[in-house]
Amino acid sequence: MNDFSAAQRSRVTMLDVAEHAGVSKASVSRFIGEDRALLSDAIASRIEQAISELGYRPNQMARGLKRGRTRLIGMLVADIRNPYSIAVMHGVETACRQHGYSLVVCNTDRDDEQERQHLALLRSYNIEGLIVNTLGHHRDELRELRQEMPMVLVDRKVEQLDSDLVGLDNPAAVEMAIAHLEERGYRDVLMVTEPYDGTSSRIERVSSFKAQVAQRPAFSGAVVETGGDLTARLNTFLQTPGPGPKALFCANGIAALASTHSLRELKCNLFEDVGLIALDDLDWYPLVGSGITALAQPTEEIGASAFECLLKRLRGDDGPVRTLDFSARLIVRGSTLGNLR
Amino acid sequence: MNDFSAAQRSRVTMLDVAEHAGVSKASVSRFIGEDRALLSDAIASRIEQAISELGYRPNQMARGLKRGRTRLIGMLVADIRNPYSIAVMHGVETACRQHGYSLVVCNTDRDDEQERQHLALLRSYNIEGLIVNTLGHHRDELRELRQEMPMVLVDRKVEQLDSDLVGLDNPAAVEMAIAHLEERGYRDVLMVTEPYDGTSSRIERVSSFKAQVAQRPAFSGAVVETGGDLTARLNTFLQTPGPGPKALFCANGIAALASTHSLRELKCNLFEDVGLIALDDLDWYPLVGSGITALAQPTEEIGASAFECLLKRLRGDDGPVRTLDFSARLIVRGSTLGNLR
DNA sequence: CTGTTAGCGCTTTCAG
DNA sequence: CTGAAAGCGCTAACAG
Repeated sequence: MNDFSAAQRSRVTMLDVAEHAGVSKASVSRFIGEDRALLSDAIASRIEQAISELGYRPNQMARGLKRGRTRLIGMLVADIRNPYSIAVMHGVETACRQHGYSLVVCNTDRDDEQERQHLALLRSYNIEGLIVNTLGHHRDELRELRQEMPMVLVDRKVEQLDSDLVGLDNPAAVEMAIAHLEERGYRDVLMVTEPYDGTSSRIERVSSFKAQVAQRPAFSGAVVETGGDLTARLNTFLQTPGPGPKALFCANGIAALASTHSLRELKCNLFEDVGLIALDDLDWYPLVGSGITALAQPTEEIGASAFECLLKRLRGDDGPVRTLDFSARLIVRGSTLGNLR
Repeated sequence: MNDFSAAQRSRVTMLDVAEHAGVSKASVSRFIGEDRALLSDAIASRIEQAISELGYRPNQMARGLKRGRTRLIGMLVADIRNPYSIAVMHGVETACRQHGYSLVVCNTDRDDEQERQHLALLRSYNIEGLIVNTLGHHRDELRELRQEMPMVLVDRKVEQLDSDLVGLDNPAAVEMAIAHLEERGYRDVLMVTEPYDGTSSRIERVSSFKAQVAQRPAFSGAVVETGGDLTARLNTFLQTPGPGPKALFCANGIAALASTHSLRELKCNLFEDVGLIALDDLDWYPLVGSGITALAQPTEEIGASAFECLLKRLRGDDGPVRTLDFSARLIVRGSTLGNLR
């Protein structure tokens, strides 16, 4: 039996420092806390030395227990293997660290039960705030938590949860995409989206798409979901005569991956038979065919603002709920050159 | 000023439950702990009811403080935007959850100072074990931590740190790659790796490569690092006559991404002018050119075993340090068809 | 089986 | 400016 538990117990504690420096625990506490100003130089430097000689590290658990401030932020992510989530999370984490907070990330794998468990978990660790990027079923748990701590939603809205929201200006992004396709001469557009599951951003993108298409009489637009039959559906789309040059509009990176797979299966000539524009900008977009045109989201920024939003609330801001919409940036590559057939 | 702090304080505590159920705190503690067997049915059910009526959630911070067991595992990741790390982390997290542990992930962004900070942080939260996937500079800090808790290294060894290690059988993987290239008729191979920074797996792959090449007289092999001049170097490689058909061997996903970019810049005909095999298997490999042949790592498994390793140690296993080497799996795609010129 | 009693490591009044 | 003392929420002997 190894004795890690013994090691754990034997860690140097505030009392050790106090004794070593010949002062009281209170002074040590003041030293490591915000109240260093209240200490005489003599005592402060004795403590400083004792700390470094002993290699003392304050125990955050204990601090948190007493003060109710753990300096911990929780983040609930639906799918950690989605590059968008990773990028946002990276932004959040960076911002956290800059402000002395740490991030506990929980991946729900799109599973409701895991969402519930993780919610309970985060709460039990006394996190101070929560960033949510999931479907937010378990509305009750979430609302309960919302009472206890500030919360900010990322990318997807949760019904009946009055919480700040940061994400993409979806209507504007979709319009940008459609306008670009139109300008390049495409007239027959198929939007590819992951299956409807209530994700608000997904819904917004699709409805904006429909609205945009409706405004353009010369345009034809339809929507399909990714899934087993995507290839067949794309094939139908490609075979069916339409009002003009065809293009795909992929609603996110996952859809772009699936669509490109299908197009290849169909032996499609990328991207001369069909155009393609995708939301999100993944690092491999330039590599396939003539390159995939993208609408990049400022993911890093989105993450950072999510944290800053939280921080404001933590600092006492009690204003009305805010929504932060960022703009997408168009990156034109070969997939929308438009020189079709 | 909102009153989250008040909310935090007002959370229902064990004492509330005890009073509500008319029992002692100790009984409640037994109920939520492992000692439920010691309670009479009558009391147990009273407590159970009180808990659900009050919506009580044990405070892990407090439990951790008292017991020295936080049920927290830390993971230090060098680059969270590397798909390999994500996949491993996903494996770790899944395993953690299955055993009632939670994972705190710290991303160092390949930055030594951040590594140091995060190490201090993890320690201050009393994590019970650590999974390390970084360069492990700050050896002193690491070794100190190693005294206090079990640790397992993933993918990269750290000098003078006697710790379990789980990763890929690099020599075998490299041999598999070279054998495959040879079989497909390639004779002139350039290995592309990220810059040398002491990463052990990187070093192993390169030295195995050199060893493999040395064993094959008909073979020519060289090594380049990714970086600003990669395109130029690849160009030189392609222009310089060699012993036969040329191929690239990318030592990981990042190198594969960079190399493919460069090949495109060079207007290379993917992959008829040059073959390509890459370690790691990323989701977009099938999409570029005729598809990139890959040596897939069992990342999910690697993550899971890393955690299981840790768990064994946590449970008291004090045996000698172990090394777990997983095997890569060859996935042949168009980039090594070999029908060159 | 159950309650009482000390703390875990730290912060925070409240008196000097 | 500094220290003593009282907990934060929970667990773990130790007695009943």
